[in-house]
Amino acid sequence: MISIATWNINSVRLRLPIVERFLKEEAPDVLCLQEIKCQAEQFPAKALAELGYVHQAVHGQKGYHGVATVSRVPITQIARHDWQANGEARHVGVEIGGPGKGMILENVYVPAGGDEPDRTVNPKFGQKLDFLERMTRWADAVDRPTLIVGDFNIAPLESDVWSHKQLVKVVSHTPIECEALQRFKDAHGWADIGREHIRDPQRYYSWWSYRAKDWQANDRGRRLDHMWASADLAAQSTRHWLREDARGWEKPSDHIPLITAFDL
DNA sequence: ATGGTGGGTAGCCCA
Repeated sequence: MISIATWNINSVRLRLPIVERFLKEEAPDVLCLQEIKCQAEQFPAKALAELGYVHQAVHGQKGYHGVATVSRVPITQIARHDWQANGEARHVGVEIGGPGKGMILENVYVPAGGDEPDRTVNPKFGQKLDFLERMTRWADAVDRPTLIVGDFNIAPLESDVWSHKQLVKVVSHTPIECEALQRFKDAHGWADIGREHIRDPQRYYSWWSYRAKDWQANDRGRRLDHMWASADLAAQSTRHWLREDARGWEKPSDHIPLITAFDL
């Protein structure tokens, strides 16, 4: 049995207390963080090691983005892809279970893409689409049991958002992005673990805006965070759950943690 | 139709 979690933490230094709370309460074997918003040398390595997460792969950047994978079981960092070709720290890949064995775990933070879903007026939206296209070409060549997790910044299904009609022109849920994500999905035949366990059209959100007066009352959520796996690996996932309560913790991230357990 | 909040940084960018 191995459990793996993913969480866009929106500054790991500011939110170290809730990361520690999550690790103590949920105790996943591996935690993938996105938006750590710090350089590797500023990462709270010691605090997390003291909780048992002594194996760490950090791809940091000053002020923005940044991802980190911390683990209680040995991991080996094997890749840091730059699918935007602009130097931003949005990926770290590790191997779990020894060289050539076990699984590959890819931790990714897809660009948000700005406000306007049109690359001719909004370069950031173009960068998001380009990132997805490069990631798709990479996925074509994936030939080992792989789990890719993180903040994809896309809610592909109608049931992944609080209102399909009101969000269909809003970046994160536009057809052009959902189609790009579908091409990525088809490139390797990824299984959407989240939706295998919490099936469409059940409510499933992982993010609620800070801008809402009361995130819980309005419940205007979106499923932006995902855990997708190679088919054989997905078949070994026994449980998948969310810590929605973490959105209500003190000084919360706007995202919640997702956890999947595998029987390997 | 608009602006709402939050983090990091440095005299705004990003989400």
